[in-house]
Amino acid sequence: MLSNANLFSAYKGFAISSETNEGCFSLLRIKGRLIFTWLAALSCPRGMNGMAYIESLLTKCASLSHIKQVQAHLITTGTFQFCPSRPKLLELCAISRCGDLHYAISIFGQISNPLTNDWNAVIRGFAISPTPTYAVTWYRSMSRASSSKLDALTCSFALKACARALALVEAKQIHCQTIKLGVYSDVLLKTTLLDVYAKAGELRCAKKVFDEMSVRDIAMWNALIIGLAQGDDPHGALSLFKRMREENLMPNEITVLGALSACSQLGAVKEGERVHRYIIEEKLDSNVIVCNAVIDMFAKCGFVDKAYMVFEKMSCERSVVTWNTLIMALAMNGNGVEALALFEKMKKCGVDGDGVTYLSLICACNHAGLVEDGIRVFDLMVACGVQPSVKHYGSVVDLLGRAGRIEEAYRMISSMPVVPDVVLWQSLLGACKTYGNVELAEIASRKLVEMGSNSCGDFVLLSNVYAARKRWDDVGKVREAMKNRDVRKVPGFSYIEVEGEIHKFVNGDQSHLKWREIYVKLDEIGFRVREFGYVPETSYVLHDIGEEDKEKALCYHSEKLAVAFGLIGTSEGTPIQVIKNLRICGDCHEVIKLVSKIYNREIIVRDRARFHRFIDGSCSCRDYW
DNA sequence: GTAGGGTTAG
Repeated sequence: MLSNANLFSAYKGFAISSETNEGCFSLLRIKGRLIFTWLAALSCPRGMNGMAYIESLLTKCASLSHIKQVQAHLITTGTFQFCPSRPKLLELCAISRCGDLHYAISIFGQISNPLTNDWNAVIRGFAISPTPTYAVTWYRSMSRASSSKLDALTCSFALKACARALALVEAKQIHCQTIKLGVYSDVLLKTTLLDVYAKAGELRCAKKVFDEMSVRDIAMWNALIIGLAQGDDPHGALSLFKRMREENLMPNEITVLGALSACSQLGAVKEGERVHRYIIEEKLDSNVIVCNAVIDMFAKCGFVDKAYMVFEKMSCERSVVTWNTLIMALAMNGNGVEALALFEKMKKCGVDGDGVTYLSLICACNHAGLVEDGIRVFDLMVACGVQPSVKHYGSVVDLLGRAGRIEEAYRMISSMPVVPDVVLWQSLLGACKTYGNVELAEIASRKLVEMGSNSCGDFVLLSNVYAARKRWDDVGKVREAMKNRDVRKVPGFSYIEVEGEIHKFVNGDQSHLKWREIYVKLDEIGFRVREFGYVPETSYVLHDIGEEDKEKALCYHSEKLAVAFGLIGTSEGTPIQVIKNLRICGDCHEVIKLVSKIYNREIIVRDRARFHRFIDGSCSCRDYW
């Protein structure tokens, strides 16, 4: 039995006594409850050094039960409080797959004087957990506890947590503390710091950390290249990639992922092919992640056939992501039937679909107008035990809404077990606009306002619903609400690659060297499309301005500017490819259809969701998007 | 007493 003293110490949160050589009782605090458990201990073979024994055990732990046995061993041998391997045990429990962070915390609670590394283990555990903000909480508690000193690793793990939680303010505080603590010169720590700044959108700070380094290793370059690529500066990522090559540094598989991601965003296929050649030369294509990124790059640049070729020729084993990437590529091109066929092939190859597979498939059905197939895919997903997320429900709502089955879509929202997000309500609102359903449009708009959506488009859709019913008073009210609410519009822009160089246009752009020439071309386009019966659809204009001005605002949308420049800058008969950051505007869609006919050009526009391929006056999306 | 930790596709 346990002595009173032992019980007393147990209640104070400490580990308690050794009873036998096989194990011990321990009072643990798990999820806030005190639990009295028996821990079976291991015993050290005769003649073996105790420390070495523990170290070797730790490398063999493959389950929580193993970890508990080592813990029991430490307790029964009376070394728990002082054993130098304890932090390693704690770390194993906090971060490894077989561990359990909650249990690690209960172990931590039994330590009378936690060392730096004990704290670090828990902070690191939280940093990679689904709740990284707790790492910062623990970091603060550790700063207050005077017993142990923060070191470079403490800061590193806390910064990692900030990177995952996008906690910029906290990251800046920790940045200051690294300087005070004298650990700021640490390269690994700086890499994480750079990563936090880049992920939190502070690209200038990220570059500053990079620039002030006298010696940089590959991870440092990678962190910035990826940061720029995933931030708002794919151009910067590519030029840094080039600079790296100029400095005779060898990009590795992680570097090329950043470069490929930048190419995908810009639609810079020439650059993407250069990266691809490098990958082959350096045999980086034995890495499945790299192959997936190459497939994605070709697909996003509009070359599904090239993506397919890479897929076919892969020397390494395909993962579920490989299949998903290609299914998504087909979805973006409106090839719903092919996407479904590829899914069948995937199943034949023995690869199970995951949440992303089904999302891509529903998206493929949506873009191709395959309503029944989409619903079938959703049911199949549920039958296969893949949990639908709000995105899956959102896609089905979109699918039903576009097909005019709005009541059905609304029933789905009412009965689904997840909380609808902004995108979902926006899809419903969009459908209400198309099919003139005022009642549900009002419900969706109210939800969007409640959720704090300040998107200009939401207000415009509602106003269009009222306008279609000639409810001018309500139109006025929406306009008024827009003014009062400081609604923001994400600025639209378009890219076009001409002679291997990327040109960027924003709405009404006059910054391009040839802008006058472009505007003359646009006037010519405007004149010629009218001959083909085009009438501007001014409801797409979001500003409260006169009709004539509205027409002008439409004329100079970024995608029109890019197409006009494409007509000027590329030779007759060659396709024109444009990439837009938002969905293509309905008026631009009409105009570009006519341009493809009048100028006899194939025009490909990739918008945020899909490709539009305009040939001879019609679009591959069949006006369904 | 020392090392540990950083950058990764759909």
